[in-house]
Amino acid sequence: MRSGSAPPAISDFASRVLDVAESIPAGRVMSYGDIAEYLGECGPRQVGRVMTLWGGGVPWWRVVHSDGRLLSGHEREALGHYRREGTPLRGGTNGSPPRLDMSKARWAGEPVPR
DNA sequence: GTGCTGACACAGG
DNA sequence: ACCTGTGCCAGCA
Repeated sequence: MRSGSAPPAISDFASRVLDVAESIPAGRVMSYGDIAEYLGECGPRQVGRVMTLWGGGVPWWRVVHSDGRLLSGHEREALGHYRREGTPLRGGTNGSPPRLDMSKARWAGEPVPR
């Protein structure tokens, strides 16, 4: 449980979001909307807010935008983790900013197909 | 109770 | 590739 390292009071909803974030296997990512839809209790913004408050207790770098873009203000940190985890990255073919290959990295919240 | 803000998503230019 | 506007839900002054 994430109890113990909680700045403000964690809501029951936040616990579910964090639980899902921790459930994401290495090399995989989930978008804010995917988590919101997975829970079916809120919108993507609330997921982002939870990550802002308690994201430090979960693999926040595995939570990205639906476009496969990295987190705002933590791109460099996330890149380091992706390379370490082996997450499918896209880009590098030019001077464009690196992004995630959602076609492969996107995870539905179930055991990895393979 | 009202209005603004926010680690977002989607559509259009 | 980029920016803008709108919709979404929850927290806060």
